[in-house]
Amino acid sequence: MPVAKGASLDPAHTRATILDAATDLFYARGLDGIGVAELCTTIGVSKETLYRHFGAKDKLVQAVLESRSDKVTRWLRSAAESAGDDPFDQLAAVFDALAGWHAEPTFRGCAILNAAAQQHEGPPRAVARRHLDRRLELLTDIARRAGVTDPTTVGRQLLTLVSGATTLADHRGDTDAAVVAKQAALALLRH
Amino acid sequence: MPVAKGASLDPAHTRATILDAATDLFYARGLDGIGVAELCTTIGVSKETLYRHFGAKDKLVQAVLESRSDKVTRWLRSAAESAGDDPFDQLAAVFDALAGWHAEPTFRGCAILNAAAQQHEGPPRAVARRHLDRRLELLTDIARRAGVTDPTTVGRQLLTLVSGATTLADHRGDTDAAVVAKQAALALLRH
DNA sequence: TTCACATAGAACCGATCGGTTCGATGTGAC
DNA sequence: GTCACATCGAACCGATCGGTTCTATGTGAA
Repeated sequence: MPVAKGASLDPAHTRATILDAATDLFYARGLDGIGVAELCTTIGVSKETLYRHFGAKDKLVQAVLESRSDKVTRWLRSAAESAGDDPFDQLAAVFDALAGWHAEPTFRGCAILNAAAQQHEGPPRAVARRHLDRRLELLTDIARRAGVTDPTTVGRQLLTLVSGATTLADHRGDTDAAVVAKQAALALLRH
Repeated sequence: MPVAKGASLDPAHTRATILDAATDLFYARGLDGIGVAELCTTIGVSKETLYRHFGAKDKLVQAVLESRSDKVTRWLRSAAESAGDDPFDQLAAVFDALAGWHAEPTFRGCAILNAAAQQHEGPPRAVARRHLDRRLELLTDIARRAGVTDPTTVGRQLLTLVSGATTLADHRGDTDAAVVAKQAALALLRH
C-alpha cells in the first residue's frame, strides 16, 4: 500500500531540492558514480518526479552544472568586489577566496571541469568553456584596471594560475596552492 | 567453429599490445566510456586473454596510467635536457614541448588527471599525485639552478602554470596556452 | 465537496556492465 | 610427434544502468 507522505507539493521547491542535492552528489561521487535510482532514494524523491522535472539524467547534469557555474561566478565576483576598487587588492581577494574553497573538507576540484573531464562530448564541455570564459573576463578586467601593457595576455596568465592552483589543491592536497599562486599573480600584475 | 588466428602467441607482446591500445582508448573515451567487451573487440583480443594478463579492469587502468606517467615524465625531462644546461632555456623548452602536445589533434588534456577526476577514490588518485610530484621535482630543480631565492615556492608556481596551461588547452581549446604561460614562467624565474 | 495534480512506491523494460567459464584451435618447445 | 599453453569466440552470470508505466494517495484550489 503506497503512501504518499505529501511533503511540499510545490513543484518549484521540489525541483530546487533535486537540483541542490544532485549538485552535491554528482560533485562527491562523479557523474557516473551515482545512478538515478540511488540519487532518488537519497534525495527522497521518486524517479517519476525526477524525470518529470528534468526529462533525462543528462538534462539534470546540465542543469546542475549551469547553476553551479552561475553560483561560483557570482561568488568569485563578489569576493573581488568586496575587496574595494584596487585591482591588486581584488586579485589578492580572488586567490584568498580560492584558498578558502580549497581548504573545505568536501573540496574535490572544480565540479564543472571534473564533469567535462568525464564526458568528452556533450553539454558539460560547453558549460566548462563558458565557465572559464566568464572567469577570464573577470581576471582580464582586473589586469586592465591594473594598467598592464597587455591585459589580454595577463588575463590568460592569471586564469592559468587560478586553474592550476585548483588542480594542485585537488590532486596534490595543496590547500595553500592558491596562496602560492597569489604571489605569482601579483608579480605578473606588477608587469 | 572457433578459429584461433594464431597471431603472436608471445605473452609479453600480447600484454604490450593490450596496454598500448587501452592507453589510447581510455584517453579518447574515458575510463567509463568504454567497456571491457568493446575494448577487447577493438584491440582484437579475447576477454579471457585480457583478464589473464591484467586480472581486472581496475588493474588494467592502473597499469595504463603508470606506464603513461613514466612515458610522459621521461618525455618532458628529455625535452628539458635537450635544451642544454641553462635553466631558462630548459624551462622554455618544457613549455614549448607542452605547446606541441596541446596542438596534437588527439589532445584531450592530461590522461592521468582526467582519470583521477573520474575516479574520486582508488589507484588513479595515487598515480596522479606521484605524477605531479615527479613534475614538481623537475621544475623545482630548474628553479634552483636558476638561482631564485625560494626554489620550492617558485617550483610550485611553475607547476601551477604547467597544470593550468594544460587545463586551458583542453577546456578552452587554447592551443597556445603553454606559450602564454611560458612568458609568465620565465618572468617568475627572473625573480 | 470536488477535482486536477504532484508525488510515492514499486514493478518492469531492454541494454550494458565487469567478470567467468568452456570447448576448439593453433603454436612452439621438446 | 607430443604436449603444455596462449588464444579465440561465444555463451553465460548476476548486477546495475537509464528510463517508463502503473496504482494509490495526499494536497490545495475552486
